[in-house]
Amino acid sequence: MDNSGGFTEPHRHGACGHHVPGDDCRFCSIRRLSVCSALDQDELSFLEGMAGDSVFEEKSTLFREEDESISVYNVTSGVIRLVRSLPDGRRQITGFALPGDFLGLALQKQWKFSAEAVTDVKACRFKRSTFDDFSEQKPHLMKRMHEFATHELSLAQDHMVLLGRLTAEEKIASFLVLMKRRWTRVEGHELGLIRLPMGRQDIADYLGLTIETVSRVINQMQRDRKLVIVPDGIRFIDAAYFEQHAIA
Amino acid sequence: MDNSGGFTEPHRHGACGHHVPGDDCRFCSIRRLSVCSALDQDELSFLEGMAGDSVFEEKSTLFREEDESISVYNVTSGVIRLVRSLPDGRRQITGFALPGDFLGLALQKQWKFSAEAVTDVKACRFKRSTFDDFSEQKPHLMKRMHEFATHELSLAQDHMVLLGRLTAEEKIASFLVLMKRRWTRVEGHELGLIRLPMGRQDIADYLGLTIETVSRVINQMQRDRKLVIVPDGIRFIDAAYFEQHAIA
DNA sequence: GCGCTACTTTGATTTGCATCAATGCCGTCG
DNA sequence: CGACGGCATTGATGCAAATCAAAGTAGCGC
Repeated sequence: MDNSGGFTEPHRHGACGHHVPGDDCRFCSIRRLSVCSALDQDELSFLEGMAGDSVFEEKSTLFREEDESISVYNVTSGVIRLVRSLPDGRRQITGFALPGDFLGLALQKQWKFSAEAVTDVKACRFKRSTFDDFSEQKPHLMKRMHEFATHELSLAQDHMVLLGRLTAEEKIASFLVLMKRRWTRVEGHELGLIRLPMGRQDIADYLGLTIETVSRVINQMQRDRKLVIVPDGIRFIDAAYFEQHAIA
Repeated sequence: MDNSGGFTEPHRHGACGHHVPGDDCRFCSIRRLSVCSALDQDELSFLEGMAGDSVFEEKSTLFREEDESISVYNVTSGVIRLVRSLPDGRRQITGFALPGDFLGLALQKQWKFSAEAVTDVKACRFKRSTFDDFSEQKPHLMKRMHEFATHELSLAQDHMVLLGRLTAEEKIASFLVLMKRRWTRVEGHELGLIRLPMGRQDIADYLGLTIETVSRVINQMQRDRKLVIVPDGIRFIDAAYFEQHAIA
């Protein structure tokens, strides 16, 4: 499959990601998904005033696990992998951040994971100290961040079940169903295509498998006519099969 | 090893768990560890007024994943396993709750996991709606709960690395080091003994292994003189070995 | 004390996935 | 164009942990 740059920006009305005169948060296409949805117009304007705009190109690193977290981010477009690495090079991807996701929920100075741009990425950037002060003043924003955190926690528990107890086939099926759900939410409507902007190695590191196993299982599914591999992702043929085998 | 009931209650000054006249939160031995440490004297008194006292005996179920979460809990003594189950009986234990831990961080009506008492358990119980209203009024309590949630999230990420990328030996070593750290924190001082009130099956379900593998690895470590198995837990002989092999 | 029950340990064997090793497939750039 | 570099795929083999199968141990009630 081809992953090299073939991922086109799905947000054309995005504004949060463009803090240039004329653009503003009111037209941000992912606001409904983001922490910002907790804010009223005045608060949004205030927050917009302290927002910066970040662009990261494919394969670049937003931050490393050992870095101090000076900024927090609201992803507006693109995909980011969140990585925990072991000293000997083993990696576990703990999640993929999609548009609407927030990086920096933890109120700590240090990141606990690395963030690497899988595609070109745009994000609203806030100075951590400023954002923290603001959320300290706005209980409903703090509450919204807490909701985000507990939602993440629930996803993390799903992920633990997947890593600890599913077979390779179940892991792949669950991953594909999850990606389908997440893209549908981001894009606001269902696409036949399930976008897989990340490479096979990233999928393997997310699922606790090797790249060879990921490749074998997906290609076997194609041979069994459960799905077709297409540029930039896959397409379900036998959706019922996936509903059956995906867990969580 | 014997796990049947051999776990003695470590908190003798506990008060949060005993809302009878004369006892109160001021003497709660795990308050420093709990969400309550965010509260001042007045708030503590108010919260105490709305607290109930729960006792669960060994092997009993606090709640199931499908249950509505009517109450939230502050564990004051004992150990609870947090379980996600699959339809076919496979289980993943996502964590063990120890004294000071809070159950009910999520602001949702439904639990996403079951909680089962590994030992006899005592907990402060609060009506969810009342507790939520209170935390809505008290930004520093909300903030404290958010800190708890993001800390849990970080632990969950450690757990994902363990499940996805560690060998059986590394999983066991990491688990034992984690339990040592957690008990030391709860008890306020280091014990030679690392308490393992949970059975081998629970350890296996926490680590994504089978009971046979857990038993084999621990017994091999004993044969290799890395540790000794004692009633209610284990004792490190070669602490350096564990520092070496434990990850996260 | 004896037998029951629940849990743990140990051994033999199997197996799912990893590892090792090519080969294939593009896209890119000299 | 043709060679190169970076994935992805495919095949052969190995091995860590699962599974299958007993046997051991300890607490408990009678």
